[in-house]
Amino acid sequence: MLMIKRGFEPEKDNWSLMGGFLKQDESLDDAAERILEELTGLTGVYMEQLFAYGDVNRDPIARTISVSYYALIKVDSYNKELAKLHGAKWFTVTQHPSLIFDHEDMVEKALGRLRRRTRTEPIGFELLPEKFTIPQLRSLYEAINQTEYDPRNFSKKLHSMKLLTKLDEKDKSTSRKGAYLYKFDKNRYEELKASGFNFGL
Amino acid sequence: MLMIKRGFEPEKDNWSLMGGFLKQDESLDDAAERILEELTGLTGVYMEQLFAYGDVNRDPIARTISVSYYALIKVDSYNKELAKLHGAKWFTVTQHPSLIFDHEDMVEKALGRLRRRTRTEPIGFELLPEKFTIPQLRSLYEAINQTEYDPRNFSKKLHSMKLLTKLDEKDKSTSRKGAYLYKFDKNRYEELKASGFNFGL
DNA sequence: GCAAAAGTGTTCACACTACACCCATGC
DNA sequence: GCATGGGTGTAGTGTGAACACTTTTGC
Repeated sequence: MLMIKRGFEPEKDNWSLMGGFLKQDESLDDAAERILEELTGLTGVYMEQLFAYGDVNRDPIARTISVSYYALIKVDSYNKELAKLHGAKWFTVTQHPSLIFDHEDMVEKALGRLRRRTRTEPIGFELLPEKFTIPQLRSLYEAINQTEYDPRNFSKKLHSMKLLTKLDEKDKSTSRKGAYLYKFDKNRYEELKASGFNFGL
Repeated sequence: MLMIKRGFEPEKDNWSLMGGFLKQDESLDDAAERILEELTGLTGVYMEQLFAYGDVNRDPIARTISVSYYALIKVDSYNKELAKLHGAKWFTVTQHPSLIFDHEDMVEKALGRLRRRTRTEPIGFELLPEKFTIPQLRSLYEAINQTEYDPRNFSKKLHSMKLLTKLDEKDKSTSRKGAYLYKFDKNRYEELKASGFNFGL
């Protein structure tokens, strides 16, 4: 997860999720996209509204309603200069500094939503580069769901969906043998979705 | 679903979901409960936040952010006087007049959420009286999920969960033979939930 | 006695789980 | 040649789906 050191009071210099204020002429979705772009330079990434927070005293200075969103970002494809400028830093979900206000709850909700989503939609692919290996995909799902998958069962199920196109390339960065690279077959996915389909890994 | 005839412009006299304005000193949850009580007299019912709507022109008169909630109400246990006073009326989900603004989308989201919830939590019981029969429960789930369940499989699964307490009473209002009444065993449910449990019907 | 809904058991297919060995390669 | 991670098949088990007949009782 990408977090920032808050630049103003209250809670200045403590860790926080990235956020900003809604403008008069923009929708909630637009605001979320704008704020993500300002901090990471990214556009067009997977993003979803989570929950509206409205407790009266959640911000000690002013009455504030926050609408939380979560986005899925490929770790290596954001603008590091922008992130540095805002004091942003990556942490693992299992080990991160404590967060201000109710942001901890936002993280909980985001994780829960992400886990449920991965059971019905193949959004895991949003977090991987265009070409990826099966072991990469597997360890991503293991991180999301904090569990381990049997390599044989995992690839069996994956192949039975026929959602991946095998390439003639190998990724040799993690083993001597090398693992085949695959691409996500978007057309095939649209077909399957249209005919009512469940993506459970 | 319970809908009201809107009493003010814009869209005066058209059908709408019930709504109201957030006060300075109340949380979103508090506001939702207050508004439900004002219109139906009900308190302490199952209620859940759904989604925040923030498109710039969704209300043609003023910039408005709406946070939608859905509640589960036992059809026969609300205050009919209050409802009448506000011009409220019940409709079935499959046949209702068209709704103002983005309220149609709110209904879609509520239905989707309700369907997903019934797979992991026994919230269907929130919609039934304290004592109910298996056929009643079954037809409720058939209405929620717009499908039909095999009576044998349905009650088999239900009994295997051991969440219901069979009473020595019968409900004879729908058949000559009469159907046994059951109660939901809340203690048993808490036990099961604590030990990680999935309620799929 | 008949109509109408309630109640109940068995079989089959498929999906999920568990599990162990060979392969390719760089060093 | 050996260490390291990648890749694959099978057998057993449990869960979900399909399916038909008997029971009760008010009229």
